[in-house]
Amino acid sequence: MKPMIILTGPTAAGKTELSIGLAKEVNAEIISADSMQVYKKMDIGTAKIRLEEMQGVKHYLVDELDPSEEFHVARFQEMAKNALKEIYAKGKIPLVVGGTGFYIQGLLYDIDFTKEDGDRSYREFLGKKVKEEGKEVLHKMLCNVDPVSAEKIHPNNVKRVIRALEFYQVNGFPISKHNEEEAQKQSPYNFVYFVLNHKRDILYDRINRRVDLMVQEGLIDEVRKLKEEGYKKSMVSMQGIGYKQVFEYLEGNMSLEETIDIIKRDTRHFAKRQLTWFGREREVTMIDKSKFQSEDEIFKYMLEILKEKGIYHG
RNA sequence: GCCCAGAUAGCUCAGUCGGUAGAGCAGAGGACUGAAAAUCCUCGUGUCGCUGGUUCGAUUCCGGCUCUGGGCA
Repeated sequence: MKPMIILTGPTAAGKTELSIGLAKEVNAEIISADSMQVYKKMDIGTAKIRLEEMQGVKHYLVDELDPSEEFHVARFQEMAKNALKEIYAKGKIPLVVGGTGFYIQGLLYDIDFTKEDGDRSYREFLGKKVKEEGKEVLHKMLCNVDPVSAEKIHPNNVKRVIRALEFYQVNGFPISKHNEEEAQKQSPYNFVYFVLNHKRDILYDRINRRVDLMVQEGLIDEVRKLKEEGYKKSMVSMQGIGYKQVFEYLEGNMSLEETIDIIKRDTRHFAKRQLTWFGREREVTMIDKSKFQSEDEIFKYMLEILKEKGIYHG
């Protein structure tokens, strides 16, 4: 089995700082598993690593797309797999770094994202239907074609209901069946899945301070520029935390102070959701930073685990 | 100094025609398999400022006190 190292955790946990040292030590190249850092022109708000911070370690999936483009798991998986090929060809180890748990799962377990032609008309049709007839109608439609999903998905979760209906429409069988099969999969990689974490109050404090720093570094201007260049707040890229709130500010709907507070709050909520995700992922190695004396100790601990797995032979 | 309005959950406030109270936000927990930094679900007992009085019973009515706004001097 090919080796793979994953380094993840909630936002502001300190993944990026650790990643470079680790990559150098084990001779790895980094694949970013981050739904926002793929976008060009979005640097400050995504806390993207700077070129000089990379210290020569090659990064994949950073700065690859224009903010007007759509990005999603299937595309991530495709791009990441290409990166994997390149890395293995060089005899190096892939280090997957980033906070988008869903993407990591898709790559790690090689979930099958069946090829869909990208035709959005049915999705749009359903979107119109909810507006006109209400969410219950959609949910009832789902009950008819895929009662198992209908049972699992709350009627208010319109996005999910739509996706389930869309899946049935293009593939001809229920998404619940697909999910059930994919959930059984074993990873084809010899991997270690590190989840970096802090005590809750420390993490929240780091988040708050980081948002202040982003504003100091020019987050508002970054978003203003994007807005002036014609990027719309409806785009996937502009759904990113920081971006959507500053859009509201620039349109005069919020004061600056309020905007900053909301960004902090939404980031905290996000971190919590990430933690829930990683908490139920199987086969993870939790690293609670408060249990270590120093970064150096964390580093040693990680290397030890990698040795046990036969990924690192230092 | 006087007049008025407040004082209720961590915050903003609602409410109880007298039978010990509830929303939003914060916070906590959870779901998630082609929007995932997205989307969605669940969770609310707190000396109702303090102190006397009326009452079977007061957070609710009355008096005093303290504090916070605002106004008049």
